[in-house]
Amino acid sequence: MGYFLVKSEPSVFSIDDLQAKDVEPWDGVRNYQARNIMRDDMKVGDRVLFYHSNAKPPGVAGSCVVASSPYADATQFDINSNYYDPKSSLENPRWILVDMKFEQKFSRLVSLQEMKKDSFLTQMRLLQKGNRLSVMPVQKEEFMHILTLGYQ
DNA sequence: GCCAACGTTGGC
DNA sequence: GCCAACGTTGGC
Repeated sequence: MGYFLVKSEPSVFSIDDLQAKDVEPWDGVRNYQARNIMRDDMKVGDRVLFYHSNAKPPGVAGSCVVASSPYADATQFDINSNYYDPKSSLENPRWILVDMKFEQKFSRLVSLQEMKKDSFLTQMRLLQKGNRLSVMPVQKEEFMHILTLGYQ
């Protein structure tokens, strides 16, 4: 089983929005590294931390589960979408996603500030300087530690 | 609002 | 292939 973290701006799509939808395509990712992780590494049932970026405060708000195999992001073909990509084509789609299914909202936010101070989490990719990836793997031990913090 | 740290684009 | 210009991310 794989463990991951995805970022979303809560003003755009929050953990509460995912809870309301239950299952949602993780669309709008327009970074090749992030796409490759969804396409190549994520499997149905893998567990994912839901991180609120550009939030006050930023931090992990809950968890979700990979709920589909990879498939083409429909927004790349939608001329009215912010995520429209004129260089993509139906025959050879550039952007690939998976569905995410809501699992749980934490009883409290595990803030970025708190994670930075946590000696168990110093290796986390999320916490490395300058990291902007919106989809990334996390270690199982890190994942479980953050879950524990989220339910304190 | 600022700006560091990227990633992408396009001229050459 | 290089790299300057530009755009984006995301914490602060």
